[in-house]
Amino acid sequence: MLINELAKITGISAHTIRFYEKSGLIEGKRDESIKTNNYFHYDEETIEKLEFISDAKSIGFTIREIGQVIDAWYNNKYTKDEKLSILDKKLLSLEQKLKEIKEMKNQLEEFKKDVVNDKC
Amino acid sequence: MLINELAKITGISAHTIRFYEKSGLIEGKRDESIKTNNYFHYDEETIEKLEFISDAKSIGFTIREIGQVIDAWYNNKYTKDEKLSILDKKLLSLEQKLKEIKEMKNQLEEFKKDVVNDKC
DNA sequence: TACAACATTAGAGTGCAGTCTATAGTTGTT
DNA sequence: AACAACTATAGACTGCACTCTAATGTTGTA
Repeated sequence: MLINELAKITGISAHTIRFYEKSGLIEGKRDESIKTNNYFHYDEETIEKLEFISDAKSIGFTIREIGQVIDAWYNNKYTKDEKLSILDKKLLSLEQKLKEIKEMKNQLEEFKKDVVNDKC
Repeated sequence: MLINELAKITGISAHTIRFYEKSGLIEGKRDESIKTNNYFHYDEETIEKLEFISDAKSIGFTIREIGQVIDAWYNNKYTKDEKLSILDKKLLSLEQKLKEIKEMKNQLEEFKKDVVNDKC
């Protein structure tokens, strides 16, 4: 599929998709048999990747970090051990985030009690 | 205390503290009895606020959002109902983040299994 | 064939959250 | 008095993640 179809399916603008392409997160392929243009063609895997990118972004991973995980996932850029090391690091940082968010939740709930009881 | 002491205690640079002051997150007071300078003086409450800012930032709240919560906390800018509404919104968004992070954790764990079993 | 709708690239612009520099004045120590 | 170390302000700069514009070319439909 071409970029606009991909954009429609994923809800990510063609501009942003091109930005992700330039950033190395996704990779369209050019059809060598077509000589008149050099449009990028995208497959189902790219939809998966873009959905993963959206999720990962919304929990605060940077483009660089997302790129690492995608490379660990789809490419043979890393050895098995390197892949596991990348994933373990991300899992650890998720644990950390989980802890921080729970603490913030408690803090806001405490504060809410104070507001309810007119203590501030 | 003056800005450098505050910076030392909180581990936030004087530059960044001034940036937060300009952004309306904290508020130093000027000593009207001192005519020779107009240095800002900070109290214990500002330390609390800065620690809250650090925590809130690390879980992805923006400066604007943090400002809202601080205003709900320390100022009389909002009515009781408005304060509760702001807090409830933030609590809801924390719940959402919690859910997203748990989902991402599952996704990465599934992927880890695939790597362990040489499925990719 | 006209032309709307699509595709490409390079590069400029935006908003956020700092971070740094320059300039200038103040305070505390020797 | 000299001088290091502090303070303030305005404004420039940075990195990130887009977002948009301009220029140019291609494709599909009336």
